[in-house]
Amino acid sequence: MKLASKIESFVMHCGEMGSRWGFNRTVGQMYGLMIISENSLTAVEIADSLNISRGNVSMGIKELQSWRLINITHKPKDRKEYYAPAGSIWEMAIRVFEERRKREVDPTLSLLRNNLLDEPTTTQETYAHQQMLEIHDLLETITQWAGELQKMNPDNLNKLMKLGSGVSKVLDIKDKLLSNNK
Amino acid sequence: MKLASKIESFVMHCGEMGSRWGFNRTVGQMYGLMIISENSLTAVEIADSLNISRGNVSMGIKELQSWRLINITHKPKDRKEYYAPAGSIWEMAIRVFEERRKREVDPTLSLLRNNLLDEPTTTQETYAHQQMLEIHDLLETITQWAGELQKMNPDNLNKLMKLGSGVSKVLDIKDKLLSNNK
DNA sequence: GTATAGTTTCACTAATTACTGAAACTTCAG
DNA sequence: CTGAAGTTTCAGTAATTAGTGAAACTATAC
Repeated sequence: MKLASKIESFVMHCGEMGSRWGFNRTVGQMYGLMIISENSLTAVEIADSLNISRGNVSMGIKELQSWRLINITHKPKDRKEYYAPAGSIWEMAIRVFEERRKREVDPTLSLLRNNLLDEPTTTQETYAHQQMLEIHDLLETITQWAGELQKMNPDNLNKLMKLGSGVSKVLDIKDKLLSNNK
Repeated sequence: MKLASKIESFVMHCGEMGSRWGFNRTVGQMYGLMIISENSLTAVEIADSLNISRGNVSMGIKELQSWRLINITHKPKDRKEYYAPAGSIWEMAIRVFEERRKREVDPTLSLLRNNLLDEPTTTQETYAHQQMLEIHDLLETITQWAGELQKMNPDNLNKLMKLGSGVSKVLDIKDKLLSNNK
């Protein structure tokens, strides 16, 4: 099926951005296509729409599954698999965010933890140790914070975001309340 | 100068993660090296420590500058440039975050804005339009929110992060206060 | 000026990553 | 059990991206 130009431009854009978002071009296109398609798609439909090989689609599906970004369904009397994005736009964003954190932050955190086990011996090492510790603590704070954000429901999250710079004020209020309760 | 093994492992790790963080291997290594080095480094020192070509260092420096991640200084009676990370670890993280947002979100936002100008004509387009609108709104909220976070000082930001799940409670408090003031 | 100490550029090559398509595998209906 | 309809794997190739090093350029001290 031929794609309307607005739709096509969106899909192609997802492809170009794909690598920045953490996957490759065709995986980006595949996901973009699923997002703007109202109905679930089969592997063959995806391959045809994007002019890519059947094998490539299979690999892409696997990749998207590893990101927990798609749902697979079946139709009665039909052996084909049907693919569609998992969850709402909000949920997608949260998942991409979460998966990227796992891939981009966790390995570094574990390397740092490991490197920090030994005490430094030289001056050079002392400085390096200190820097690694600082990065470690920052990444840990971010990880925890990301975990908390995920537990929040989209509504509250949205409220928090819309609050914007008001957050500082709210923090002050909280401080005051706590000191009153002492 | 030979690098101590902990330091070397950190630098090499930064290289491997480099591509995930948005730059390439050598740029990652260069930045890692600057972070764990107490003193500013010259281009030649960087090239020697990492066993890469002088030209490559020059390109890497340019790249890191475009991310606003390094400072260049000079020493009296010395024509060489000395490179060091710009700002604290916190500031680095904020800059990486900010620059990535520019590279990963802004182009999509402008494409979506453009695609949303025309009204959809077919059913297929109507659905696509709706989805694009939803993504657009989400990305805009995130962009604004990121902007606000950046304006906060590291202290408050840290307080907010440490607050974790307490955020929900604070939001509730805020709601109550606002309704009382009505 | 010009010799020198440095930086930048860029055509070329190396390394990595993505894609194809045919063959192997799986599953299920009859 | 067989074969049709589907999915997955993987060796080979194509495309992309990264890195080199020599030449061009720039700035400064003398």
